[in-house]
Amino acid sequence: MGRPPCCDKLNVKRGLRRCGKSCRLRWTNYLRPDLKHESFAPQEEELIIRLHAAIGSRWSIIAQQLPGRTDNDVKNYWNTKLRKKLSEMGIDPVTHKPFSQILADYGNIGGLPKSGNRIGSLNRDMKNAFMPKAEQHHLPPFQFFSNINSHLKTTMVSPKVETIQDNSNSSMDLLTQLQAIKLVTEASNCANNNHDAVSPQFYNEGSFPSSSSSSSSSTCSTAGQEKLPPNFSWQDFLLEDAFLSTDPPEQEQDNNTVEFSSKEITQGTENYMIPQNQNHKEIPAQRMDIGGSSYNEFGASSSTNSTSFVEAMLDRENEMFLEFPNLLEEPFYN
DNA sequence: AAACTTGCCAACCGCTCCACT
DNA sequence: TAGTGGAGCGGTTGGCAAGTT
Repeated sequence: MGRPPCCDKLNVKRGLRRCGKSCRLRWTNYLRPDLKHESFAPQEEELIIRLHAAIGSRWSIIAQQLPGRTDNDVKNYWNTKLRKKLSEMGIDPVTHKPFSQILADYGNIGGLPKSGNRIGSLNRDMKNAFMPKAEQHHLPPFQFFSNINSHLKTTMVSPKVETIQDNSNSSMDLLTQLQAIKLVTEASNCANNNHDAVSPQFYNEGSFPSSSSSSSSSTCSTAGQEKLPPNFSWQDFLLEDAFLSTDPPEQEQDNNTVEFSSKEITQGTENYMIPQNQNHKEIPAQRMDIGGSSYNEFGASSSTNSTSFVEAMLDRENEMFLEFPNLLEEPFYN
């Protein structure tokens, strides 16, 4: 199956058509006698989800907890089954957060979006989570989008960002990972005894819906938010950097822009969205306080100085959407 | 029945790490 | 200390089979 051997021209024995690396991979991933070839058991499935939530896409580490499974097995199973499964449950498989919360965070970060990219740049999993509802297929794009925003308004939570607690958490060191594995494995054992499908505390302190039938529901975490700085919004320090500074954008990119490596996020740091700039750590607490703020149609806070600008943009956007509803089609209607 | 789509999964790619010289 | 090669890793590809139109 798969591609022809990568090295059928160089350094391969005639007839085998495999280089040493190919042979090793085939042995470790397929031929090894201790490998299981049957489908994944529910317990294995559950453990994969838990470990992925804890340490991200460290497939080799995850596979070590599953005797007879290879990292390739686990990775494939995740990509083909589990990711979709989580998406259908309204959970972002990357962050293990409810999509509603992701959208809320995204709105706060982006506040400034280009229309076509606002949702379009969200991953396809999120699209899947929203689209399966048959009735949504028949909604005009703008109405459908408005429904999402209405949903956001009703489920709006403070973005769950442990972000600025400590920059030293920017990546989990090995010890932390091992501790996470141990924790998760122990928890898995407990859960197996209880026969609970998934215990919520391992989905970012409660972000996992308690019911498997919920989709992008209002069961966003509340427990996890208790660990947050109160009423913090990404927009508060992103917008000030992005719009209030007089520095050229290039310098912003270099010095202040908060960026997140996808690798950092997936490698066990999904709970720790880390600003790269140490200076963010020094932002006074009161700057983050947006208590009592209201949210506009797109979830942007209207309590900061920068929001008038944002609102103007969003108002203009709304006009554009009404005028050119097709602008929203691409992200959701392939 | 043919064309097309989708799901599965073995295998490839490119990168990093590490032991060895 | 620098260079080299093998091992290991995560992400991605593409052939095949089954399902759908």
